[in-house]
Amino acid sequence: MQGSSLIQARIARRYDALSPQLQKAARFILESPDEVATRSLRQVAQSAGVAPPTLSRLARALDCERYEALREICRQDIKRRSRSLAEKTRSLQALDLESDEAERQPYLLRQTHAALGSLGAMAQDIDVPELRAAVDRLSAAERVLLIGTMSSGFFVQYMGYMAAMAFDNWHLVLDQAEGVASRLAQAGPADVAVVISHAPYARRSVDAARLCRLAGTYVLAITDSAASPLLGVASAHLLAPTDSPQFFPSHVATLNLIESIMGMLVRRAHPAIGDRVAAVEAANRSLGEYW
Amino acid sequence: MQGSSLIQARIARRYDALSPQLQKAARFILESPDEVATRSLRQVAQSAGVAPPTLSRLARALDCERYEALREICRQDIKRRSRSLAEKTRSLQALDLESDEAERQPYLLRQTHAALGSLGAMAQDIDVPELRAAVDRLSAAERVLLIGTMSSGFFVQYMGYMAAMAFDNWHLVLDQAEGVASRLAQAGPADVAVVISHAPYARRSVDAARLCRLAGTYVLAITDSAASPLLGVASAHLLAPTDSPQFFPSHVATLNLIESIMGMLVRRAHPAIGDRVAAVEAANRSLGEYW
DNA sequence: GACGGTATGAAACATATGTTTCACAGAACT
DNA sequence: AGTTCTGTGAAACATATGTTTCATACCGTC
Repeated sequence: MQGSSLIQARIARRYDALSPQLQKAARFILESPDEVATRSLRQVAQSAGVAPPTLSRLARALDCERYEALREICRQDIKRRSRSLAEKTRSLQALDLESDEAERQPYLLRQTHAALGSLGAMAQDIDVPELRAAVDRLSAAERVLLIGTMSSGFFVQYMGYMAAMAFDNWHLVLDQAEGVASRLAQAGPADVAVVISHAPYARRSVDAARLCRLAGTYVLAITDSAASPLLGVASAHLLAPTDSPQFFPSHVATLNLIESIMGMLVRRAHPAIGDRVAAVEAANRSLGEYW
Repeated sequence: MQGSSLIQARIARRYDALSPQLQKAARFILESPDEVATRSLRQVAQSAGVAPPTLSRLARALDCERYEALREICRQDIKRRSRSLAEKTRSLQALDLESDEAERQPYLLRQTHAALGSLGAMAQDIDVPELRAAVDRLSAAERVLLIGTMSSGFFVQYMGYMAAMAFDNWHLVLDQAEGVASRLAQAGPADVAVVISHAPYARRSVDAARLCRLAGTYVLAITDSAASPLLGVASAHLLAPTDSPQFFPSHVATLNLIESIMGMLVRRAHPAIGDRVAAVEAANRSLGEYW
């Protein structure tokens, strides 16, 4: 009953006193605690090359009441690991939330901590080949339509702003514009629609996405949850979490994703693009826009 | 029939077609796939608040032969995480953006690494008392003017959008509007101007900031460098770095700062605010804006 | 070689598990 | 109104699970 909550420590303490078979089983658990947490005793026994009762006995030998207790320890091992990305990211940035310093700057730190977590989660969960495929579609598209309303609208606009520096076939579909219907009506199989939507999901965006899809347009959804209604109509999707300590969701991960997509696109189009961006900047500069 | 090996993707594809109870179960699995991988069907059913058969049926609805297949997917999710966690965190930590090694990393990782660095740098470098003082000024202001052009314009607009949910004395000063001069002319000592500007710095924003300052208005600058021309005219400033592997600067840190400021403001204004935000949401909802 | 003692796995056991069946409630359609 | 159809959970079911029992193999000591 006593002992550390880590199997490694628990096994280490008793290992020498174990019988050969129990040691064999213990070694297997050390190597793959996941198996213990996720599979049945008999399956683990088979993988470990040990008879089922051996595991039951091992649990007892490790001061567990029953085998289930040992399994619970392994479960918590998994939980600890899945939490650790955010923590590691935090330590990477040397932000110590427990320190006195943190007491003096709580809010910014909490918000930033959430943002770090969102970014880490996104980078971890995004399927890179799928992201690449989406970017391929975008670069091959005849036209790209940008769809988004409410808070997502700003990010759609920002995306359009960046794209305008490099491409001339990207079009905003804003909800206030009267041209929405006509823009959507033109959508065809050679086009790609980018739809951004966050909870609470704007009906208009979902409807627009469905219209595009029906017209055969490839619809790339950027949204915040696998439960998003967008996923039902999208051809492909990229998820960016929006966890935040306040009631406003944080769009940091979304922004990072957008910037990444644009970066990938620009890289793909290579040298001519640099010129075009330079040209736009030069134009702005000559107009006295810049300092 | 199997789709992706990710439960998230699998659920995403079918979610809309699921019955209410199946959706409830699916949502639970999205939130905690670990439970599915490590606990029995009946235990998961209890945690999710559904009947055991619901999970069996959900598995079928997600194109799994049996529930065990769904569980296997969740198991692999754990394996994938524990493997990629170490790798990705390590690559994020070790990644030198200048090296050849960086060239071979997925683009998303490089962008995210830069974003993490920007966020960390910002959180460490921000002078918290100054941030608090700025927020105090904002909450005490008679009116708040939001100034920004070019890429910064979108973030100014986003800030205005968030503010509109809680306050009615925040005003956008957009460069395309004709009313710029008149708005700025009204600025007085009781007001506060928030100016956002990133390199290359828009002359117009700097000029507007100077005008406000001359009128005695408190000018809060949000910018990206200590060399920003804004610092010469601002009453206070907050720096958010914009390092990025591409030629587009990354505005992730700026967004995080904006969201933090709004969060602090809303907290300060306390309970009435919640009501107002709720009211705006209710209004939108009743208008059928949301899904 | 015979005797305690321990270690081990096959089989038996009670129990929990995942699935199927079935009855019923409520919606959708005629 | 009646009728089909779909979604749902209680109960029944066959099966797999973790544990215990027990017979056997093994080791050291007398």
